Amino acid sequence: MERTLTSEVPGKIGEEIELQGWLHWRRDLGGIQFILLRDRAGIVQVVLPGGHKLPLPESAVRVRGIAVENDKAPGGYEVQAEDLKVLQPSQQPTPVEIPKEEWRANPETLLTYRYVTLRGEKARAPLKVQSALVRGFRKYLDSQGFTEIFTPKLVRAGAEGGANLFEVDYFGESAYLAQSPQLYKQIMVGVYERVYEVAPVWRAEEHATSRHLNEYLSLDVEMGFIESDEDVMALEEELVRAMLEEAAMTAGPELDLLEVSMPGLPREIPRVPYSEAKRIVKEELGLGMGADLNDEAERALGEYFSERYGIDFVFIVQYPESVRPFYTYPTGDGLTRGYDLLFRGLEITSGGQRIHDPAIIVQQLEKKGMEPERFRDYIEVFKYGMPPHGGFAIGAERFTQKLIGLPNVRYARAFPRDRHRLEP
RNA sequence: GGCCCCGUGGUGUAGUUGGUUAACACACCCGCCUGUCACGUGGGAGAUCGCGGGUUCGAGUCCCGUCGGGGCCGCCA
Repeated sequence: MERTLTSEVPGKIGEEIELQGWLHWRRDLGGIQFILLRDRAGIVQVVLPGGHKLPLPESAVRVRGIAVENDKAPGGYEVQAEDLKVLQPSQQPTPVEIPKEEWRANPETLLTYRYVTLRGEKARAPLKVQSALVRGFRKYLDSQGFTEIFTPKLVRAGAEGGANLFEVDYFGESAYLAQSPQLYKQIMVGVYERVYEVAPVWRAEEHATSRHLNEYLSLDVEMGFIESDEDVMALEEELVRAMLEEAAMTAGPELDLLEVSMPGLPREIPRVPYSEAKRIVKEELGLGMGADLNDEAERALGEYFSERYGIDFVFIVQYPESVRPFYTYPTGDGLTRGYDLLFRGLEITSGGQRIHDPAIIVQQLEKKGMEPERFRDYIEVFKYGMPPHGGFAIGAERFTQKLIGLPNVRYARAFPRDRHRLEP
């Protein structure tokens, strides 16, 4: 018999159907037994006549029965079956009760047992939304003439020369886990003009915050033959719109379950110069701050634009050279064509126009007190007609976190890697 | 890296002027129960109270150390 998904049950009232999934929960009244069967599409109640030895929750099961409407059933319908077949039993009780995990367990406990707690409806939903966002990312960029690339994750040196690299042994030599595909995507602009990559990156930073991961999914974009960073932002605007639309269209049940309010995305996201952002933070919001916009300032800016204009996205543009990487395009006045995208007060993107003239790269390296000789391989790449180009990277988990309103970015990754977590 | 907080059955908690069988709920096991939906109900098993040391007649409780974990900040996406 062909399998029916739980979500298709209402459309098959009166028919005999077969369901396969996990025993979500059981209520055994003796002469009548109820089980909730969960599959990839949802949950439906199955009623059995009494007398069965019901397997433990999370057992994989199959039932055949009649789909019926019933006011007494959750959702108004259920499946009446005579028997159930255990495809593979759960061999021990789950560490936390899956249907009740949200209010029976601490968040940290849920991460420890993630291999099974991920099965909870509210645990699995964010990753489904994220999957849709990434699909939207790919679909939109494919439609705009971009080519998906796959760059090495084992590298000899960091893209940004930072110290936050994980060192690995490479046949006796030192290698590192890539902290960014930056250089490679720039090289590939010289090949395909427009490229993107969906891949993990690693940052060996010993922070412990609700928005950091040591391994995260970077949605990288780079494009050639641009006039300025404005072209990059214009693309990102449409890209973000497409990602949200894909999520709304294909992850509707999950967004409903998580009670997500879709963000306010205006036709054009405001471009706020860095100096103006600092002025707002200082004068209008009365916050003190250091050289860069700190986290508190970004949150405050997010609220400022959300409350005043009802928009959840803001570009901060014209960052000063001092707070951007060396490859950021300078405009000669101490500022750059580097920008950040804030989403609900959190930086989800860093981007901008890059330097395409190797002489200027050397000049900027020296200005930052970095040794150009150490970046010889990087500079070499730009000696063969590199067009004006720029790009950005979106932190997939952060985007997901802010869209859904997750308290911690870890829940936007199936198996988060943080300072203390290398398992599961 | 800085500051603050927390470790008690599988899970969530109670137990602090130190006192003898460490309590409760859920889960699990054995019964009863034909419309449950956090099912109900009777019984049962399950914890050397993170670890080590100290104080004391006596430590889950006080002290020291250690390990593990969490939050915020710095920095980043």
